Amino acid sequence: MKTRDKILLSSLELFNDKGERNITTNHIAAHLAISPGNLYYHFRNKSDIIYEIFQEYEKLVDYYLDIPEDRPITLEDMTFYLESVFGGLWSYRFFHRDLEYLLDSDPRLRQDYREFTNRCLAAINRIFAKLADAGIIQPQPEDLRSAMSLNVWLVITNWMAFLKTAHAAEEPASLSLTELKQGIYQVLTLEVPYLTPEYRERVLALREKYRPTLPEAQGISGVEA
Amino acid sequence: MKTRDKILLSSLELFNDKGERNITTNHIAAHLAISPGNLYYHFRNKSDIIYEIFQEYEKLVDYYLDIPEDRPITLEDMTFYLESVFGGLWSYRFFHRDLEYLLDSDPRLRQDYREFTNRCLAAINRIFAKLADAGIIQPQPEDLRSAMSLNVWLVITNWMAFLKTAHAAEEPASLSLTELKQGIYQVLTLEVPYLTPEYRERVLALREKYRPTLPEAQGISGVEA
DNA sequence: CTATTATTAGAGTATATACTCTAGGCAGTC
DNA sequence: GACTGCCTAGAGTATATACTCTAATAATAG
Repeated sequence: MKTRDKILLSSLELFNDKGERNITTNHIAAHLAISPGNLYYHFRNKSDIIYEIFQEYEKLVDYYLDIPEDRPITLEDMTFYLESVFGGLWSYRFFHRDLEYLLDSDPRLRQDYREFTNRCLAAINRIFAKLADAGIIQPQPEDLRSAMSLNVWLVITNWMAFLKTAHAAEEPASLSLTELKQGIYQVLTLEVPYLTPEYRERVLALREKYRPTLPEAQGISGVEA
Repeated sequence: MKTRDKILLSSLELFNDKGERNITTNHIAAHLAISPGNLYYHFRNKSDIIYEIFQEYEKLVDYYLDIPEDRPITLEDMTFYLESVFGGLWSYRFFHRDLEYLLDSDPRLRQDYREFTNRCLAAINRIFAKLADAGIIQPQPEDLRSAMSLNVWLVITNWMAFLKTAHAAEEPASLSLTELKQGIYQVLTLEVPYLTPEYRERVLALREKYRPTLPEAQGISGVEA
């Protein structure tokens, strides 16, 4: 594998693990056992590394959220979207963690991320529209659907942060795929009241599959209400 | 005003403005025209400043979210909760921006924040329960209500980040109270499908008051769906 | 083989950052 | 007026961080 690609890969790994803020270019070079000079031969600066990683992320999600024009969508499609998006979120999880700082330090990134957000919102919107077409959820007025889509986006993008912060001091690596997937449970919760009678049971059953199994691991078991 | 309090106040102001990551203790001292030595006479380190600011935040929100035991709650109560919480979020907005890093660097903060989250979730849960008691929303099974509460929390805590990131490169100070309040619109969107017929119109009217008036200012107008 | 280009090492640097240390001022009190 | 306790200034420091520079080594082309 080319050094350049190794740098991208290691950076992503280290960023995800420790947070971008805690990883310097020297750390990355040391982790790969190459010299700082070598790293800077391949990338002008740290921002460029991050920007390139973001573009991979963007491409991945765009690929997942390619909604078919020519056919109705199914429950299986919806499951695929959810699983894929949460998978992508996991693979590039460092990104949302330091999002504001990153956007502040790189105008290209800010611009691209803004457009990326808009594309995602549009995709969620279309998914809802097509779910209504398919008779899975009840059709809703345009403005309600937009607001719902935005809520879905907020839940998705904030789920990881919630997990990380609601956890006690245990090692951060304790985040499991199961917990991640509980985000899908939360998203499906948003759909529950809109389900049509024909599909209600099927979607509820799907949702059950993602229900938190060990509430005490999630850090919200002690809710004293 | 005592130097100690001035330090806390200036720190909060600078953190909110530029982000905790971009503000050093030297910046804070310079901004107050005091010496670094003076600052460190009052606080052992930067973490201690942040921790103390967090405790103020915590106290404020706890005060707002004190749900009455002895009487049903009203729509006015709910409005108050929403307005207050978003107001608090605004006053301490630096906090959620760098949350993960802050929790990683201060175990006290991690522990306290975790409990804080649980208290907030419990409060939201109780509000929902009492809204059902008051006949404003339809009663729901316990587990659905918990999942809804968590979604409300995710929307609230992520709203600010969304605004900041969905914005184009305009100066960050352009965030207005109006935009902030659109978060209330988003939260009320979550309640819409559960409203009882008796209250539906009133709540929808309330929600209308927070509807984005200038969609192009929000950065999601260009949704190409 | 040679000339050119791509890649790498590794020492080095300018700046920043969190924090320390010493000396002293100032207010009140006896 | 001197003592005491609180507060403040400001120079200074150890470490970190992003990045540079030079020289050397591979790889490749003619």
